[in-house]
Amino acid sequence: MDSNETFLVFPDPAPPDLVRCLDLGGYRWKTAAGAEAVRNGNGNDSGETWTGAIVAADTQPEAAWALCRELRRGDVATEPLLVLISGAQLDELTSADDLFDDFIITPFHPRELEARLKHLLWRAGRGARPEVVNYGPIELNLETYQAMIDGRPLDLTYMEYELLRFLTANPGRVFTRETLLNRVWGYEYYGGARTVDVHVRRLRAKLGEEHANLIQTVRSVGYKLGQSRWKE
Amino acid sequence: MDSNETFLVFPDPAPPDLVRCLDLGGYRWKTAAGAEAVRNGNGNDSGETWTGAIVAADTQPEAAWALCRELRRGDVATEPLLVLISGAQLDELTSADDLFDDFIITPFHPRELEARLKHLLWRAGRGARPEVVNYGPIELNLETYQAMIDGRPLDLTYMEYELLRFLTANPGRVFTRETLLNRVWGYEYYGGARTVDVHVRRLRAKLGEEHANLIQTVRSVGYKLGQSRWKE
DNA sequence: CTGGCGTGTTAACGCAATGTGAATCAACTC
DNA sequence: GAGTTGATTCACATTGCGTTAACACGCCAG
Repeated sequence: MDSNETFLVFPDPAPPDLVRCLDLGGYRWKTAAGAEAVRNGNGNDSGETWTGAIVAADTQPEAAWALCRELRRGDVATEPLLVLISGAQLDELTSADDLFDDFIITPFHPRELEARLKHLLWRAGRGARPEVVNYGPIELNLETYQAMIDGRPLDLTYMEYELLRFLTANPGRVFTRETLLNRVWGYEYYGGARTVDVHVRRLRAKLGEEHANLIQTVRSVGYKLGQSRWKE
Repeated sequence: MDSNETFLVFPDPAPPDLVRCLDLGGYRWKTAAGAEAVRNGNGNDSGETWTGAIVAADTQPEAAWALCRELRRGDVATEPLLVLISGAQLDELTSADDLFDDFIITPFHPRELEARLKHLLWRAGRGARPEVVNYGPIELNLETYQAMIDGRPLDLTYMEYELLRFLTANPGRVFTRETLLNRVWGYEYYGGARTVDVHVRRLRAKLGEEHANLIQTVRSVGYKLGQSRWKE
């Protein structure tokens, strides 16, 4: 907790008990209003390097998860990510494993929070997140936003890349259109389910004829990537 | 059975609430007496591969930490390591960061334990627990929506999959057509009972000749899956 | 302003999945 | 063995769902 170690805290008026606990522990912290604010580099004027993030998801769940997704996008270095949730939100975690490193249930004991922070920081000392995701012929570089298939570069639009990234990160899993809209587009997004269809179609077109079947549709459920290429 | 997904649990008479929680979640587990017992390969007779370890350190702290140290020695593959501690033991964690992956404070909420286990398993790169249902030669992957029989993939339609899933989840129990219509099709659904017959028939056909009798008809009652294969 | 470009929406189309009815078959009763 | 009930099978209609193309909006660069 020396010098430049600052935590990103959400929401903007930080929860009082969280504030007290952090101050008592000697941690430096700064609040962030939301995902957009972080994307535009608020609060941290210079290099946008945080020690970690503490996101309270018990009051404004959608905004909180949106922030987590933004942080995990990789633009901002926020290695350990701790979320605060209420006990009733435990089910929300099941499909969001990749959005946090640890969680704590509110109301929390100050010393549990401190212990989790310490453990997270210790673990961050020697843990690297993969900067490249690949499945089969697909290879996604998370830093350069470049997608390759069979070593040949693809030029995807932003949404196409995000969709492909999400599917590739969870190969084999089936996602409903609604889930995709939530996880890829954003929790606050309200739109028609056909949006997903169209983007899947465009993705398939760009993947080429031979690889179009990488994205498989599970009828009346949703879409999934890969798995079971051997079926006619 | 699928692979050796078994948790190592300490101490030997495992805490009752932990036992209940694990059993309810469908996890396999086995107790270990202590560090020496693990070193000598007790409990796990064969290859000594565990899915993870859950060490309760609130009753016998010294023995528990000794076990953690032994597990972390590397001889036994025990990747995710979860410790249970009392609130008063939080300071003990400060100098033991390398001995555990996550911790939970007793008394704990069962759903918090399950959430932490799932997250740990996810982080370890393996699939989480309750995503696969199987009975006999049938194996249903709930997140891939894939059905396998004898390791060979089946391609089922949505309703066929849902019906098989429901029956497999409650093997041996007889369900009336009406119950099936309610539980599988939907509570608001009102349709002819022949619908169930036809879907059962299609399922049997896809299961193949040898496994068609997995779905048995109980005359003037309904259908059930498995149990009593000796009836030919 | 104007032209591309990325994105979301709408509607038409085609097909497979589902449900229904009738005919056939098997099982139990008397 | 006849009669009755229930289960199986088949064929066919229809609905529902995914695909596809075309369009509309907003954004930014030129």
